[in-house]
Amino acid sequence: MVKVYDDFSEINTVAGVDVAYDKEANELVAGIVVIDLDSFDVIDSNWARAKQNFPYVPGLFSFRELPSIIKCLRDIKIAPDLFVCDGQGIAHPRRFGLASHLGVLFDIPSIGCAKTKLLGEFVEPEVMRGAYSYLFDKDEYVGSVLRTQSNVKPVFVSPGHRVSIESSVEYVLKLSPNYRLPETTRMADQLVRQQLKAGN
DNA sequence: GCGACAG
DNA sequence: ATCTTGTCGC
Repeated sequence: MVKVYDDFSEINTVAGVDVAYDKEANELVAGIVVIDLDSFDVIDSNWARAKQNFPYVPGLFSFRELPSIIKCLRDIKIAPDLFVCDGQGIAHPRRFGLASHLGVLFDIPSIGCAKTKLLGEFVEPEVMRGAYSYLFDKDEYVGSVLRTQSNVKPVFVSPGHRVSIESSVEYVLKLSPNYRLPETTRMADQLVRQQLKAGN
């Protein structure tokens, strides 16, 4: 099952994962970009399409998005040390969001970084970059609400697999020096959008 | 019954 | 997610 504590030696490469929906083709387009954590250089990337065989249902996100992601991962040559997903980790009704699902599937540490929350209560974090508060469901801490940029809406960070809440915050912060979302997420998003625009 | 609800 | 103008807040 999901391990919500640090269980990794060192993180040198991080993979950003993002999926977009092609309404015309009724297909999901996944994009993955693997970067070197120190230089932010892209060292591998790929994209893939998959038919939408499952609708968008809050809480069942994985069933809709994973097929395309798995297909995309098939041709990634450099296995990343960490996955950063556009979605939730354990901040999920079953404590098993997209990031958790992907992490367990490949047994690779993973973090969920979402733009909005699926569930949980929290107090607004301070306005400076780096400030964060905890997200809790009932009496259980399931993630954090992190300010990646000063005076900008915070992001919802939650452990996926083999990463603690504190480390999740640390890595997302490190990956978001200039924008609200992690560079990995932005790069994966760009890759996907580029393919859609090109009609691929 | 009412509100909330990752992308 | 995606479609899109004017509008609100700092």
